[in-house]
Amino acid sequence: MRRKVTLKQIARELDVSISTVSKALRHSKEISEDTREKVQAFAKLYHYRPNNIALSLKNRKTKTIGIIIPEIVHHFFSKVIRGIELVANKRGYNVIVGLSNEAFDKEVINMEMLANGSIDGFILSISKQTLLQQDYHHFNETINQGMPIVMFDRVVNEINCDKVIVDDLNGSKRAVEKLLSNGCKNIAIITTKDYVSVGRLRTQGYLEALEEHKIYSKSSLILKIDVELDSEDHLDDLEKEIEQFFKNNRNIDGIFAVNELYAITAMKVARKFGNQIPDDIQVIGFTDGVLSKHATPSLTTVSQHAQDMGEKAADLLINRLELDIDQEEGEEEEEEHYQTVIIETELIERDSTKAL
Amino acid sequence: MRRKVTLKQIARELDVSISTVSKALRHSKEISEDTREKVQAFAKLYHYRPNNIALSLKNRKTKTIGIIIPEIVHHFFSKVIRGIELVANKRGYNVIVGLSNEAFDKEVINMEMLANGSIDGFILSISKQTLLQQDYHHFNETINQGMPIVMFDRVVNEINCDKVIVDDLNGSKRAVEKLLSNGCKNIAIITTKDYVSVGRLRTQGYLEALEEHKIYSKSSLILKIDVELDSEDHLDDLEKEIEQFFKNNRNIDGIFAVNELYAITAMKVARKFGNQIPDDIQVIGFTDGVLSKHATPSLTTVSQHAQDMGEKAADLLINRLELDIDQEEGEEEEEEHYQTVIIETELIERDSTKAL
DNA sequence: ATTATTTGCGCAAACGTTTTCGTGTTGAAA
DNA sequence: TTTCAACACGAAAACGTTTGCGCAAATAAT
Repeated sequence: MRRKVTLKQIARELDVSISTVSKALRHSKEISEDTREKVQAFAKLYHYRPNNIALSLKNRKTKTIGIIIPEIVHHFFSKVIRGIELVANKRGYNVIVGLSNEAFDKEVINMEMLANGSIDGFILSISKQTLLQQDYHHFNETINQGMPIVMFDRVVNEINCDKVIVDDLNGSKRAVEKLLSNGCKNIAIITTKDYVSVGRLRTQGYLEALEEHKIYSKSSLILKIDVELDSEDHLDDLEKEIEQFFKNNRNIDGIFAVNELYAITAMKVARKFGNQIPDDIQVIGFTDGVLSKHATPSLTTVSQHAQDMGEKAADLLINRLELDIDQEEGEEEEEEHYQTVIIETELIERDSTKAL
Repeated sequence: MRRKVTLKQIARELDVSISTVSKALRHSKEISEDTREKVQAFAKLYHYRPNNIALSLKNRKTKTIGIIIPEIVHHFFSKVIRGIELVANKRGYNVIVGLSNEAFDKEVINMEMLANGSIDGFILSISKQTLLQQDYHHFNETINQGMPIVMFDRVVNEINCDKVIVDDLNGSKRAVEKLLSNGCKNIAIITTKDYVSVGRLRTQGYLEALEEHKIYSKSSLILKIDVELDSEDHLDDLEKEIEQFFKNNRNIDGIFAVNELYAITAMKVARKFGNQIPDDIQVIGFTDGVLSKHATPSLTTVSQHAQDMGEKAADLLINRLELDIDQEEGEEEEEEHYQTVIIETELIERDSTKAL
């Protein structure tokens, strides 16, 4: 087990100084061709690779991006990570992942753990608990320390940073419009409570679509699920709640659900009540995951282009990081110019809606 | 934007030496209570946190684990990551993720990128291309440099390191036995080509189960899918191949598929051919993902306890890392004692098999 | 009053780099 | 021969820590 070779060791072996070795390896003209070749040959022989940590310390940047997400066992988030990793890698960055498990404390701890020099910037999506408590001090502190943040999907206006969001409102609106133009008269929505920003926006899209078609929305057709029931452990409760909803609204002929799980469960319940999909009830979900594609019937859904979001977020972050380099210490950092990128959604039609 | 405060700055402000500050913060008895309190108060006020990179350089360890997996948009792998992250975090480690995309080159590059000091050890699952080429030099080189590796799921005998695998053989065997005891007479298997070790093992389990029940296996009932078709882009091809398989074998009454996708697709095709599940054909899959749970009918499946695998792998790695610390440079590292942990599978019965 | 001991703190090295600035040697120009 | 530039290399600082050791001052023991 030969340990990793360092400049110092090469220097000692070749009886030159450390600086000579360093320069020789970086092809400095300062060093004679003779020495250069000697050093490079030796380095290659012993597989010399500069120590990343030492470089990070010296350069005061790690070439590493920190990702904080609520959950990784989740099609959407893992796709975002894939997008981030893709461009990060392409641009010479690594990716370090922290999971908040939707909990405020873990979010804070994870960020503190990484903010102490381990990374150059964050890409994150806010945990539900944080959104509920509306305590965003950790984001501000991080930004104040000069560490850029890019938020995606679950963002919050209070924080000044780059953001990548999906066009929840219009995505939902178009989905509901699709149901309307497919002939639905009583469209229900299954959504989250309002403090989940994406849920609120999607609900709003639903309402706007109805309004523009001069249809009065009925509160009885709006089911707001407590996010506690989202986890796979509470599938039964979720199902029961939706069942109750169906019992109270026997005339539903269209359902818009703000995520796959709600949509799938709704289809299941609808069938249990003897409805045919899409003949009796048409269903559209949000988030184009594995479930939508493989459900029976396959689910018409609003695709969020999760991977694109990740790629865009990574580009935004890295751009800012490398921009900071150029105008390093321009002090008056020319009025921060943060942007919010909106990723357009796409309605993917499958078998849970009628093909007209 | 106040930048991160360092020991040096505190020292300057308080007009003491850097070492005094460091010692004061670590509650050294060497420093007077007076100074200690002063320093600590100041440090707290300015939110001093030791720089991780500097610590890593000094201690020659990063408290970071590198994960290399073929794919992250995948229920199994993301669950493993969740397990790793869970215990890593609990034990004070971070987790840095690299994706190989099933490609040999990306696997190598990713590992080299991380092996230069960024991490203390690897947890990885081998890419399909690497398995195909059987080129494992990068693993050996890493290990030779003193960086421990823990492999999970897709492992290989040629490499000497800790491993965590699922009991593929027995898991499959019991699944097939379940089909047999449920009355199936013509059980087909849909599996991968043999170079994917897990596919090979699961096929072997299938064969052993039949053999023990004195049933001759028929090669016509064994469908080995080319992994190229695994990706979501080739769903149609996969479906067609399975359709052809069905056409050639009209008497199938039981299917064992080595993953969810194959199982789901098989069910779809079976229905297309007019079969009822589980009445005409019973199906069992492998890997307990979202699809199995939410499919119609829900899929009986062999659960691999992915999260447990991740947790176990992380524990193995960290144990080895911290063990190295104690006997640091014991030189003759007392004949390496690597273990292979087998995670037992569990048959989760749902609606794609008959409840007797 | 002298010596011994404790107390409180700073120096310097080390981790592995990169880079600026010297400096001694060589060869050519004066 | 003297002067000067070019050449080839080394010393040292810096990034931010931790820690063994030395040293002075203050206290205690003789």
